[in-house]
Amino acid sequence: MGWESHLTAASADIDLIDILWRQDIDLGAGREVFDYSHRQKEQDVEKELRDGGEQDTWAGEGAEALARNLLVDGETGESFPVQFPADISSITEAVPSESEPPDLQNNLLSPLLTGTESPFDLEQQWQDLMSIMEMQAMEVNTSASEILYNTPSGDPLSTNYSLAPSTPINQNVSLHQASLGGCSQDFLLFSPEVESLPVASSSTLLPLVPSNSTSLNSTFGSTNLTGLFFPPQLNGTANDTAGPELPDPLGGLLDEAMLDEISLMDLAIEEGFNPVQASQLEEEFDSDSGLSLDSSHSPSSLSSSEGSSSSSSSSSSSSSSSSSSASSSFSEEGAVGYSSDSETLDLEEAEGAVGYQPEYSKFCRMSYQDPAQLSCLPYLEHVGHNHTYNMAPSALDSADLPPPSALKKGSKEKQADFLDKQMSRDEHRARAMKIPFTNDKIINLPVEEFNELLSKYQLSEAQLSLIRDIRRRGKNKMAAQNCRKRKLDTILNLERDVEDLQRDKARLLREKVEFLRSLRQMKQKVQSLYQEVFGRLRDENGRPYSPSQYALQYAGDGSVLLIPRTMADQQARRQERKPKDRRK
DNA sequence: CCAAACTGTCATACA
DNA sequence: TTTGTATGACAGTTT
Repeated sequence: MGWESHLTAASADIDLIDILWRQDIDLGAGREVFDYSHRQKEQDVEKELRDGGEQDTWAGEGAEALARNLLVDGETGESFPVQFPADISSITEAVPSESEPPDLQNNLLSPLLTGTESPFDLEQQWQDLMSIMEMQAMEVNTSASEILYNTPSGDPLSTNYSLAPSTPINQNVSLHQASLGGCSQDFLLFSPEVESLPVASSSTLLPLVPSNSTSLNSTFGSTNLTGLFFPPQLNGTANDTAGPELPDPLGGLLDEAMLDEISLMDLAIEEGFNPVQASQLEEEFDSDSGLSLDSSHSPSSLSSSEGSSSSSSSSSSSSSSSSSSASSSFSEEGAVGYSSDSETLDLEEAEGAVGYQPEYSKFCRMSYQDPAQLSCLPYLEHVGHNHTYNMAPSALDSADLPPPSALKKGSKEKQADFLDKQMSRDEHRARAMKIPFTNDKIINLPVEEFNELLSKYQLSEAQLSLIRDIRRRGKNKMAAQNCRKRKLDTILNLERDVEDLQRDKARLLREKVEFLRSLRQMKQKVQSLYQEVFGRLRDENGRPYSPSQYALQYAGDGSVLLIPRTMADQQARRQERKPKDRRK
């Protein structure tokens, strides 16, 4: 109802929240946050490198030139696949299920690899992440992008994770060829096979290097193989050919969507959050449900947080015996006091527990619903029944407010004076008007009982009027107190929500980095595996296929087909368009 | 003494 | 209509 207005009214609270948010934004993107998982993956990479150590040597030969090639492509964002003119008509038999390029691509990988890294989970999480990150990126889109592209490395991930010398190539390739749709799944499909391969996958972007082919094919010399493998125009170096050749199979897997998403995610990373804080938050906050529970439950949770708010507010007030109970309920987070919602109000009324009564402490108010408890204050009952303290102000019909200080005369009156000071104005008025029952009853009795009580006495019009005023004011006072508590609780809940959101944000960012890392690794594996498979293929003459003329394609029936480049290029182009059209 | 926080009250809207 | 509740605004009180 009045949330916004309340918040605007409580500017200090707003400031608090604002500070929290600014904190969130101002905190730089912390790499330490990712360090743990980062190191884990790094170790994995290193492990792979160690396992395939011999591959590093041959890969290193062409790494420099290769790196040059791929780095350029990576930075420009150009897609590798489309480098050869397409001529589909000439080769129709090559691709059985040409009408479904995406499936082709997906199926291409599936026969080779059966996912061991739970592709479903990963992809689903990935997509979830994406959606979240998109939202995050929206917040910081403008400012963060500048930050992102002004960073020396440009790619925070590449700076974060040091890979083998030859890996940068792969990183670039993978990052720019990434496709949101099928890539993660496809890569996952590949991974098991890669694992079984003797080749070091992580460092083998260049598949068709001489050493590789020689080891695989004893029939031909390494030099011959390279000559066969790479077409004249590309034959300058093996690396040159490898550049255009590699991306082809991967190109279909990766589309612009992935690039966009990745950049969005990078933006989100650059947006920054305190890594230390995030990790701390993560430690102390394991459950992901914290946010949703809290926020969704905020209306009703007001009652729970009421404890906190009441403790905070009442603790500041000197005279709160209720504060003790309130603060105790604070720790429990389940205390029921007042509630902001009508639903809980019902509860409240049913239980007879009426919200916060700081004045409870003053007047020992108990349950408003229980008249028996109203007599807890002896002196009040005393006043009501034996008029001991009504003497002084007795003549004050016109003056509703007899100044308490004016009553003190004599030793006995000191006590009366003290009690007077403990009384509220309305109680003074009631005493002055000789109201025969306590204000507590006046205020807290149900209507029926209240009317019953009134009927028992012969009251003047002035007395009745005062009683009605006392009742009205008393109820309104409670309402005001509850209102203020509620306002406080709202603020506290908002603060808690902010904290929860910060935790979620930190967690999601960590997950994102994790996913990106595994994605990159899988891309590398896919590339090396592709090269491995392609390099083993031989034509009818026993010669290897030229990577510039042929590419591997995945058929719908689970088999892998060798198709002409032109064909693969066309399919890759088709797949590039599809997501674009979808976006429009 | 001042400022901020707290508290009670009123007016008003709403259920 | 009556009764009760919620809340902004104001003023008095306390810290």
